[in-house]
Amino acid sequence: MKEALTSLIEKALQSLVADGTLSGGADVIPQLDHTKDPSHGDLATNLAMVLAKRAGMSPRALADKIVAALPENTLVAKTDIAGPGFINFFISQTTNTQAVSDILNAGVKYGCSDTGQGQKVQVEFVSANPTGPLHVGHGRGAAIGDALCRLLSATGWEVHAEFYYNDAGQQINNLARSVQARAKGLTPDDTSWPEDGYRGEYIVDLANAYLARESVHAADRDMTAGGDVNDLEAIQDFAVAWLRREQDADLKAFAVQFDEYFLESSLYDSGAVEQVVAQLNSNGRTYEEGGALWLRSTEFGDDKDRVMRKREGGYTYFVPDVAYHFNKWQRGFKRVVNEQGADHHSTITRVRAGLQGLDEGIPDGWPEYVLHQMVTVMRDGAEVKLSKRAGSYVTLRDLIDWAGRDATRFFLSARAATSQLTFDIDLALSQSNENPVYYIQYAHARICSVQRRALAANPHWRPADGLPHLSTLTEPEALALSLMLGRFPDTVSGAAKRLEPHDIANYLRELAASFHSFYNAYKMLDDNIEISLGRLALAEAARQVIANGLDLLGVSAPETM
RNA sequence: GCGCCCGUAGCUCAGCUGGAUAGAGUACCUGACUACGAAUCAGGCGGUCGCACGUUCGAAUCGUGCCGGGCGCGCCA
Repeated sequence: MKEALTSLIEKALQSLVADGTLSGGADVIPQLDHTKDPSHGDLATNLAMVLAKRAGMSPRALADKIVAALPENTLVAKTDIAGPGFINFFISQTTNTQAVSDILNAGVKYGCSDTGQGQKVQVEFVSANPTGPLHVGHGRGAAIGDALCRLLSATGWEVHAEFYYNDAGQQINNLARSVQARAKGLTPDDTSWPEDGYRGEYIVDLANAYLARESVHAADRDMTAGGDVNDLEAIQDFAVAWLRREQDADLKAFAVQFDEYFLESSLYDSGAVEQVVAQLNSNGRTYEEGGALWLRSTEFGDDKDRVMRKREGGYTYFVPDVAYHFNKWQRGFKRVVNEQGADHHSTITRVRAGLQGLDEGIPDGWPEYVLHQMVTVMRDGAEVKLSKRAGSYVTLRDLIDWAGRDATRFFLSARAATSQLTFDIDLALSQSNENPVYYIQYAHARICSVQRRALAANPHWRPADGLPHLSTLTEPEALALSLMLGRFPDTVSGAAKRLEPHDIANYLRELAASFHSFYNAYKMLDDNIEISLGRLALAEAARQVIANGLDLLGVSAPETM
C-alpha cells in the first residue's frame, strides 16, 4: 500500500517537472509517514515543504499542485492539506482491509522479505568464557542475538549463529586451580586458596564431579573425569567440558541454538594465530620495544599502539581475536554481526586494526557490532547482586527460574541495546495488565478462544471463510487494527536494518492494544453472519501477526493461558 | 583526564533518517461485566524532553560547551 502510494506521488512529481512547475529532476524519494492523529489521515508526506524552495512557491500552494497532479486511483479516498504544508492521505476502506487478506494468504511468511537475497551473514553472540554459569548479561546477549538471527533470517539472509569459546589463556588456568583447590578440600577463606580463584558454589559441584569420575557430554564431545587431584591438565579439560554442558543447558532452557561453537584453542592448534602474527610482521605493522611485540594500531585510528606479544611470551587476548575474525572472513562471511556487552567496547578498534593490517581487502567497518549495556536485577524493590550458585553475580538460570522463559526473553530484548536495562522480577512475574508480555500473549489466547467458540457454534466458521466479507469491516477500531497489521512488514524490515529487535516488542504492545480495543467494543460473533465472518478474518489476521512477531523474539504464542 | 552509552510524565520506557498539539504502560481518579477470557476496555490527571548557546521554515532528534549517572581506559580476558 505504501509502495503503491509512493509511486503515485512519484508520477505526480514527474508531471510537475514536465510542465515546468518544478525545476530540476524528480529524483526525490517521497517520505511517507504513518500519522499519529487519525484526523491527519492514514499516511502523510512532508514533500511540499521540502520542495517549496525549488518550486519557488509556498509549501501549501505546491501541495495543492501535487495533489492535483496525482493520477486517478482507487487507493486514496481523500486528501487534505494541513499545517505548514503536510499532505494527508486518507486511504480507502478496501485498501485498508487489504492487509487482512495479505496476512491470511501469507500465514507464517507474513512480514518476511528478501532484502538479504540469500547472502551469508554470521551472527556471533553470547561467547561466554567457560569459567562459570551464564550471567544476566549473557542472557541479554542471547535474547538480542537470537532475535537478530531471526530478524535477519526473516529478511532473506542466510544466517549462521556462532558461539566463540575462550578456552585458552589465563582465566582457564584460574578455573583449573580453583577446582583443584576445592578437590583438595580448600575453601576461598583458606590462605592457600589460589589468587583470583573462582569462589562460586558451582566449583564445589565441579570438583565433586571430577573426584567421582563423572562423564559429561558437552556440545561436541564426551569425556570422563580422571579423578587425579594432581593432574591439573586433566582437571582443566574436565572443568571446561563440565561448564560447557552447564551453559548448553542454560541456552537450551532459553531456546537459543547455535550452528557452530568455535574454540579459541583451535586457532593455536591450527597455527592461525602464528600465521596472523607473521603476516602483520611482514606487512610492517609491528615493531619490538621493551622486549614486547607491538601492533601499530594507531595507523588505523587507535589512540595508542597495542602489545601483541608480552615480554615474558604469550599473546595478548586480541591477537587470537584477530585470527578468529580473519578466519570468519576466509569462511566467506562478507557480513558479520558481533553482539556483545558494551564493556568489551575497546576491543573493536583493536580487532579492526589488526584485520586492516593484514592487507586482505577487508572493509574497515567490518565486522559490525551490536553492544548491549548492563543489566541490573530488581526484586522486592532492591537490587539483586548475588546468586548463591555463582557467588558474585545473578545467573541467567536464576532469571528463567524466577520469571519463566517467555518473560525473560521478552524483557531482555524489549529495550534498546544501547540503554541500561532494569529487570524487575516482580513485574515479569505478575500475570496482570502491567506485564507487557502477558498482555500480548493474552491477546493471542483470546483470539484462539473465540475461534474455538466460533467453530463450536458453526463448523463452517473458519477464518478463511471471512475473506469475502471484509467489506463489513467498517468500524473505526477495525480499520485501525487493520492498518496496524499492515505496518508489520515495514516494522520487521526496519528492525532488521537497524539491528534493533526491540522495535518488534514495541510494535507488538501497540498491536495488542489495538486488538483489545476492537475486541472489547464489538461482539465477534454477531447475529449477522456476514459481519461475524469479517470480524473472524480480522481476528485471525491479528493472531497470525502476533504469533509471527512473538516468534521473532523467541517468545511462545499460547492458545490458552 | 580520554573514549563509548544514557539523561523524555511520580515510576518503567517509545520516539527510526529533524516535521503537525512530545507518546505508551504503570501509579492515581471516573466509568463499563447475569463473561464470545474484566488477565480487558473507555475517559481524566500528569512533561520548560538535564542546562545553555548554535544550525533552519521547523530541534527531544543535528553541532558545540557544561551538569548528572553508567561502562571502559593493563605486557588481564
